[in-house]
Amino acid sequence: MSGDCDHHCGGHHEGLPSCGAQKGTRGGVPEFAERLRKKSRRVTGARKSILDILSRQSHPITIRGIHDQLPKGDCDLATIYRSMHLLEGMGMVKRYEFGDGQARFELLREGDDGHHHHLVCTGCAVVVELHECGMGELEARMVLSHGFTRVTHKLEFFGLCPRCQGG
Amino acid sequence: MSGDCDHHCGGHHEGLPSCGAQKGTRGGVPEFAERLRKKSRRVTGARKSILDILSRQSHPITIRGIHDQLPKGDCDLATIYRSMHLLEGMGMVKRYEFGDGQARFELLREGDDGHHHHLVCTGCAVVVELHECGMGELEARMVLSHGFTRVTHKLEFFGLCPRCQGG
DNA sequence: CACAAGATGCAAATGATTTGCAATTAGCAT
DNA sequence: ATGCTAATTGCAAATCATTTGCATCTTGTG
Repeated sequence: MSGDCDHHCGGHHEGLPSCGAQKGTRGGVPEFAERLRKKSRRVTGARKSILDILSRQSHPITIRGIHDQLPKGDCDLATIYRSMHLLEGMGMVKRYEFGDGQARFELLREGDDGHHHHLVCTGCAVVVELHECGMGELEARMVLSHGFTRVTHKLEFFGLCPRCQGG
Repeated sequence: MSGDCDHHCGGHHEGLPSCGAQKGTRGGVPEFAERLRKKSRRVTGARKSILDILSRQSHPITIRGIHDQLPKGDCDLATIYRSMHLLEGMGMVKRYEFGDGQARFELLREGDDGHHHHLVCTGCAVVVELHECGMGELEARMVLSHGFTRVTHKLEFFGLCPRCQGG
């Protein structure tokens, strides 16, 4: 199928907005292609397109969001779902859930553990990326006090952004 | 030191286990009936049963979990879904999402803001309730630095409980 | 260039949650 | 008690996000 990547940020969708600001600078797609090959996974047109789209997002994007940005019927929804599982399993994307029933994904660069959180506006759904998190010690305390290991956490913030504070 | 988990539910249940341990002591149902009346909502048999079941849980429970605990076909699933929306809207229950696609609910006593989090075992799904959270200042900083108001957060921890650490 | 392991498209299947609608019921007035 | 009306419920059908079966097509390799 096609194989080219040439999508421009498509305007506004009602879901969570994701206008603008390229995030990853250099076209990281080849970097990911390499990672795929190393695990004997194929670098297909669909995956390239998906990675390409992911690489130009500044916020987590939904499966449907990805699909909508792909030229016409370039790639089936099922394929995107399958790809996201694969990429997630390979640690190339991270899954987020903002509580609206749809999973959202963000690309993870090599060596990036992607550990950060989001501040989501409950009014317009704008997303702000947060990079501080001081959860480390709390997590550690939990390990000790409850005997759990491999403790991770999911943390997201919700509130009203300046624009939605009407009045 | 200690590695005690207060739970010891076999693991037969598929979903998240909810070992007995009554939580709210006194039958709080009448308290809730009162709250319902105050908002001109009816105290129906279905609601009483649901509140009763919720009141005897020690961890968040799913809709299906509630349904399974109701005598035979005592109350329709749709009714439980509708009730949970109502109760959530009235601040009588709090919704949690542990990432497995099903919502879970916990009853909130009068004056209880229900602010706490959970430590969920990724192996057997045992749930430990956590009551510390030190997110307050982080939240406040967020308000200031991004101009958001009414900021809240969702925070859940995941890890392997002592029993599931075998191997 | 042939091949087998992988991938993909399409349609049908799941699973959780919602909704339309007619039948029932709780809470208040009579 | 009895009646009345709005709130509720059961049931079935509808949504929605996500999965999966399967036949067909591709990629990476020899």
